[in-house]
Amino acid sequence: MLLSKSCVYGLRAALFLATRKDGEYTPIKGMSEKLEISFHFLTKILQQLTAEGILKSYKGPNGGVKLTKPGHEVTLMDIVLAIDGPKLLTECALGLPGCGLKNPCPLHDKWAETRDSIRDMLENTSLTDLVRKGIEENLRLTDDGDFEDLLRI
Amino acid sequence: MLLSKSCVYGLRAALFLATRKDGEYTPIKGMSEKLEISFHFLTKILQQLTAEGILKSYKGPNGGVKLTKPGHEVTLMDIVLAIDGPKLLTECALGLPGCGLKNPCPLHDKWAETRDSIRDMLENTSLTDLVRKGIEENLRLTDDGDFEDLLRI
DNA sequence: TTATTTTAAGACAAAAGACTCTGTAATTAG
DNA sequence: CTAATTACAGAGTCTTTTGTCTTAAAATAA
Ligand code: SF4
Ligand code: SF4
Repeated sequence: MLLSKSCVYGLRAALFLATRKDGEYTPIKGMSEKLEISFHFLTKILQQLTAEGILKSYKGPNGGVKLTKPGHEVTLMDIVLAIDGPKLLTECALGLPGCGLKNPCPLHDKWAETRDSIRDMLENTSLTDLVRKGIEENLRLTDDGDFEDLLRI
Repeated sequence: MLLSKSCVYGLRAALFLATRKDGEYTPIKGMSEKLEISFHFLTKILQQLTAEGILKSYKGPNGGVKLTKPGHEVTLMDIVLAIDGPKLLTECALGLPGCGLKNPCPLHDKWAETRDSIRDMLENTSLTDLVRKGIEENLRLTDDGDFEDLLRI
């Protein structure tokens, strides 16, 4: 897999948070139930995002987490970097030793192209982009629910 | 990582075999030393390739493994499919549940493009292509050796 | 035949990734 | 103040991947 499972879960959660009203803290428990992700595991992942400054958290009743910035200012790349780190952009698909720009194999150019295409996609897509499209086309974040569901909570 | 480590090792070994003379069996032991891959681990990987018909093997003195077909008829995709299976081509990068062609997220088109580009690259590159380029531009298959080395053995 | 060289097969071990559990600290409501 | 609710922290478990080891089977050579 291109992205780790943690990373995909983090993306799902971030999308979920982008559907909530600004300023409101959303408890992780409810999120984990809606998204069908283990509560403790999701907690751990969101702690990373909090540590990276992508989320703000608040303890106690009415506490939870929320996006630090509005959804249209958060790109998928922000989440991926926070959870999986930069290896996606730096590592080569084949990973033949001793090669690279100075000494490329025949795949190098094509792979650089592919990698750039992935990077562009992640950098140029914001959470809000996905939420909007999700609502328009009824994309699900879970197996059974839909976006309408999420907005109604 | 896009490809598993086993798969990368398999590709390295297949490239190595594509440098050898047709018809000669190459012992895995020597290969593992040249490529700096654990002998037993490499054996296991090459057994898969043998089971898939990509390699032929022969036991006993002067035995070893060799490519079933000439190097220019073996694509990188052949190796990848044999070791990592088709999930690279079927799985989505994000893996959001419940979506797909019928119900695409905004990434779907771009991702399909990316995936096609990876597939084309793997399908249209033969072992011989890489070996030729490797010789021309002195690509290494190991940290210290070079292609000249391999050809001299 | 006997010793040697080689792959085949499968059990075993270590490391990494994915997930769980238990307890603690902060915050609020009553 | 007390009890409830929430995130935080870290240890612990399960699974998959990666890698090691041992033994068997096939082939050859002497
Ligand atoms: S030359 Fe480039 S594409 Fe080819 S193996 Fe090296 S880093 Fe990867
Ligand atoms: S719509 Fe396509 S690209 Fe988007 S998450 Fe689903 S399968 Fe992946």
